Amino acid sequence: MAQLHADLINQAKTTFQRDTSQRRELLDMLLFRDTPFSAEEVHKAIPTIGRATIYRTLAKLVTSGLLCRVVLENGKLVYQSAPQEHHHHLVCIQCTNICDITSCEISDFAAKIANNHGFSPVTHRFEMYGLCASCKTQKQTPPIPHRKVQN
Amino acid sequence: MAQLHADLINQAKTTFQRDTSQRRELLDMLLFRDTPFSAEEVHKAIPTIGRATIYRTLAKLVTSGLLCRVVLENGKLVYQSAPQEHHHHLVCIQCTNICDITSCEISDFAAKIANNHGFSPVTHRFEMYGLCASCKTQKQTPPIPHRKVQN
DNA sequence: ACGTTTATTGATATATAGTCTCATTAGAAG
DNA sequence: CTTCTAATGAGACTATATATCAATAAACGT
Repeated sequence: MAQLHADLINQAKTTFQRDTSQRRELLDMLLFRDTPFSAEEVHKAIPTIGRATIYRTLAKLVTSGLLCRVVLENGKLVYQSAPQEHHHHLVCIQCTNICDITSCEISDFAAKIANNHGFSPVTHRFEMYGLCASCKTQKQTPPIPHRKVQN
Repeated sequence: MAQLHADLINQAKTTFQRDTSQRRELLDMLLFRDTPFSAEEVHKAIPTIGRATIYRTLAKLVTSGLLCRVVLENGKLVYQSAPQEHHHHLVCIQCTNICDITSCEISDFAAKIANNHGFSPVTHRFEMYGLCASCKTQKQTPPIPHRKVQN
């Protein structure tokens, strides 16, 4: 983990051209979280850093591969530390926790479909939405994840 | 198709308690479209109907199963006439055209993975990104499809 | 037809998520 | 120490969506 830590920090260094205190603070907070977070959550957690900086930094970390963006079923965007390879997500629609599926057995399937359509696949995205193990046990109204308020 | 038409209209009738001109206009516009649409597009198309009414009506049509909501890769919500079955997309990263994959052979695979994680799947998304047949022939630099504006 | 009930509407205010602008700040290199 | 410019942040702005509530008008019984 210490090695991974160092790798990430190195990669972060090459992502930006200058080393600023704001960025250090953000990286410390973001890169090693094990739970996903939204941009606004980060902004509330570190209100001393401007909103624009937070959004900009998140976007750069995504394009450089240090974070990945996940679109939740309700359309909300969250970010996740992304030290992993290509992988997929199990997104709990109750507690919004995200579990990674590290092995991707879809590639072959994807290639076949793509080929049928004359399509050259570059990447793909597969996400499952449902109830995680713990939310399943706590009987909850099994929610169709629609909009929050619904007259 | 005429029968389906009548079925949908009947279902719509039971969804609401009163028959209003606004609703008729909305239903005429929405129920038989073959392309997805956003709430704001509807509002622009029929500006004489209040925004609140449009959102309320869309929400009711979703909960009653006449429309389905789709979360796009960028987090935007669109609606789709519900008789469309569960399906997936081939998204061209060059021309942004979307091709539907009507058969879903992923469900079994998804169920297996979910089970391994104690997860109760509700739905899933699978989207492939790459070059469509026509863009493939015109050699272009394949862009990474991240957020639109990026400093 | 007519009045009553109340579902529905819409103007407006508010909320939320995110982007843009641009003057200012401050790394980093020479 | 100076210079260059990446980076920041206050705040305006856009887009999307929800909440409020008085006014409107379906539908029903008479």
